Amino acid sequence: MNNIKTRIKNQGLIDETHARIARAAVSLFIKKGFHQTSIREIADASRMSMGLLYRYISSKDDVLSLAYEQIHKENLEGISSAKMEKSRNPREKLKKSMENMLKLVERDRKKYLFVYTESKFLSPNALKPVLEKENIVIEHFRKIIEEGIKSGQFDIQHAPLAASIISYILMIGPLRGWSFRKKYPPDFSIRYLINFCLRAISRGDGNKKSRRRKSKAEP
Amino acid sequence: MNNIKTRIKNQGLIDETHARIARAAVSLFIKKGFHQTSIREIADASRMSMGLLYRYISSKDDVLSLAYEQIHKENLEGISSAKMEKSRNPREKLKKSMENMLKLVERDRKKYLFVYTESKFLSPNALKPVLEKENIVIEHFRKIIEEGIKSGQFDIQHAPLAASIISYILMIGPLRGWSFRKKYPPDFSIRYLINFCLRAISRGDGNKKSRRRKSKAEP
Amino acid sequence: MNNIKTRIKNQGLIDETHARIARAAVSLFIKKGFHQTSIREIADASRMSMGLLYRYISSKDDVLSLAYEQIHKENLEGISSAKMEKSRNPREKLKKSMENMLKLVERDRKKYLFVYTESKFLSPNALKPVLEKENIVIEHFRKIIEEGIKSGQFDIQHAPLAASIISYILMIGPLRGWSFRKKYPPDFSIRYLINFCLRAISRGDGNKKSRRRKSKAEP
Amino acid sequence: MNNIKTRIKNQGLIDETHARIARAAVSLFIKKGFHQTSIREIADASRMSMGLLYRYISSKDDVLSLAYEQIHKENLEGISSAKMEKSRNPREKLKKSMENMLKLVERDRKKYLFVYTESKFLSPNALKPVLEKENIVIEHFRKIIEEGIKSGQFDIQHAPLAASIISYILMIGPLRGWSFRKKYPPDFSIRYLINFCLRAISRGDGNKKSRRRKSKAEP
DNA sequence: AATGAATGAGGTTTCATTCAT
DNA sequence: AATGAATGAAACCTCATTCAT
Repeated sequence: MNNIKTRIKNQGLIDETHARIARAAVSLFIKKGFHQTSIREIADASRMSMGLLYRYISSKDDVLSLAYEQIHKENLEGISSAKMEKSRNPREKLKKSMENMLKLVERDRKKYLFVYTESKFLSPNALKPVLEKENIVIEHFRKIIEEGIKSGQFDIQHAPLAASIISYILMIGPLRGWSFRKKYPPDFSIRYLINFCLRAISRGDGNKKSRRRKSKAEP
Repeated sequence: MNNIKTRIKNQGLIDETHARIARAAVSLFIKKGFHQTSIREIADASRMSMGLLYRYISSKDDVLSLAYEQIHKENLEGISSAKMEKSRNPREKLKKSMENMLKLVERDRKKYLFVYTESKFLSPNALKPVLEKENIVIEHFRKIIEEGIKSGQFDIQHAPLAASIISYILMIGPLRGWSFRKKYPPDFSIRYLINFCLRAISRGDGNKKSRRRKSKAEP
Repeated sequence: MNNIKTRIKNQGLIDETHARIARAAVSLFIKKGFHQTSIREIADASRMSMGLLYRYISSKDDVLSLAYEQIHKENLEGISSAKMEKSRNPREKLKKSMENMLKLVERDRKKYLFVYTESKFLSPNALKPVLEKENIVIEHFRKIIEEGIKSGQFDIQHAPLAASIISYILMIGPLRGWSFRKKYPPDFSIRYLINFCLRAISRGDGNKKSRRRKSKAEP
Repeated sequence: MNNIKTRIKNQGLIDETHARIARAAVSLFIKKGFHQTSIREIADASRMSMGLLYRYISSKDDVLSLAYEQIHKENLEGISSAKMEKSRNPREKLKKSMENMLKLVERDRKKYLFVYTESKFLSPNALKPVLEKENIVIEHFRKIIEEGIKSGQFDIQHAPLAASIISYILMIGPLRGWSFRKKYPPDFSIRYLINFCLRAISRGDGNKKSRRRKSKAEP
């Protein structure tokens, strides 16, 4: 399942216990950060003894891996539902996807902040699945963009790069504290971000629907 | 100069030594992070004894403030030069500003990563100048955008919000590890990012110069 | 048992180890004083590692509490035996009580010196039992004095105040180094102190037995 | 003047500077205790540099000596005035002396507490003058007692021992916090203590003046 | 498999004292 | 004579990890 060395044989038990540790760790790490959380707090929060904990991991770093794993597991569900957009219109698909994800991210700002700021402490080995996970999101947008190019709605080269920028922009909330959270309501900011990205990749022929109605949040 | 309480009387010496500490701290923090760097390492790197170090600061947190101060001092020079763009054309101004900053950021990726990820450990007091510094950049872009709106080149509402997004995008390198550093050369990525932003805020009338030449890096 | 926060679960072990710490601390504190004794010395003397020590206490102050607790435990035995005086005669009772206590105090001068001089470093919380303990002694004497008043042997007002003075006088040895230890043997000084107090509270009618025999130690 | 090794030649300057240090130290020691006061605080409070301070002393312990010296100098004035009792009646003389001293001690409780509790940190060398000073007070009382014995008012043996007890009783305020400061006003306690001592040493013939009027504070 | 006490190195901070100026 | 910066040992305390049961 993962690369963590345990001294336990029963694989089912390992997975179950790893999940228990991970859940506890995630909420602690989000609250206090990785280095500020002691292994003892993790043991307490997962309601295990120190000794037992160390039979399921071999160092504190393993807990970080487990925590990331856990977050991605949770997250996949969110993302999946975001991807489930049935709309056939790439433009609408992109809008809906971004909206869903931005809402998700806004709700769990601290979690995403953690994901971004502490991933540098992951071992290369543990970093891999994190990057893969990131790629799923990027790929999701890449496909939409390419559909849009085909359909003539979008006009942009190097769709993977554009997808990457868009998925980066999704994180502006956690990383920049919105900067403007006080000035603009979240819904407004979300619409603004979506339009910013849409404009950046859309065909610039002056005939787009969005050009006409002067939405409040439109860039 | 700053709010750090020292037990040294000679202000010149304080400034000089603070700079010495700051330089040492910055390079350590960038390499290992704040919590992972011990005060002893900082003392060694600034070639002072522990006791002396503590006569120039009153806690480890002060070193974090000093490090941020130092980074901002260095940075201001870069930013100033970026702002020095003489061009009168807002579009060109924006391009040049973004290019300069992106290059700066690309060169010192790890430094900017540090700035973004460890600022949460700053005391509110020490955070203030950091945010102010951020605002300088945002303001810089806001002005350019507003000039561009006046001149008819740009067509976007809520210039501060757009400026904020653009200044956030500048950090994609450090925060996302570019994602694509291997696939695309930096220069290319830089041009791509600039065009992405330009398109997002430009008048969508199909008459812009940039619409014509199909630059390789243009979104 | 006490108010000290430990990170150990086994209460029996806590008590046992606290006792171990307390014994080591008492002898160190008596020898060198609280602030002059380092936590490392305490750990060494109780034959535990620093880390372990700190799992049984949460700060050095706790060790001071433990030391006081320990002293009072030891002391209670002495006091109890002193109180066990079966004599029905208040005068004899007072004499015997004072004698017992003075001997106790004389034997452990340094300990009582410590009790008196370092109690100011106790937290209010930890000071309470110390004062209560003091009160036990004062109450003991108050009762004897009041019996003596009833029986006509004593003639004094405000028995609590007199009892307080007497219990203070018990400490003259530790606090004044006797001043005269070289000149007069301890037994003599003890008798002298007892008679000093007796005279201060006795009925002054010239008919008391003690008025007649000119004891060497009688004031 | 004293045994402190300095690196200064001018004796007048030494004395003057020592006095400056001593005054600063006394007020700090009274407030915080000897070990809790840092040498730097002492330097600051005496408005000298560290280097200069160490030219007038050779270790922190010297400052303790100086502080004791200073207290005794101040005190001698108080005591002298207390001794200046012109009354020819030993009984009245004792009463007045005790009253004066008790008032003095009550006013500067913290100072006397310091004198008693921190004298154990004095080097034997520096302790000598302290004990001598104590002896002055004891001698004062011894003389009064002996006068009283001659005059027939007192009836007690070993006057030096009695004098020693009395001078010890003077310190009950600082050392015991009065125990009863809340219950009884200081004046009352002072009268009570005086009478306690007077009764202990007076001729027990039932003819003493004080036997008749039932003073409120009389034991 | 499980417990939790035990370890000891390392963290930040303070302080008496010395030294260059 | 005077300044105050510099030293470094030692203070209190925490934590990842191991070990006896």
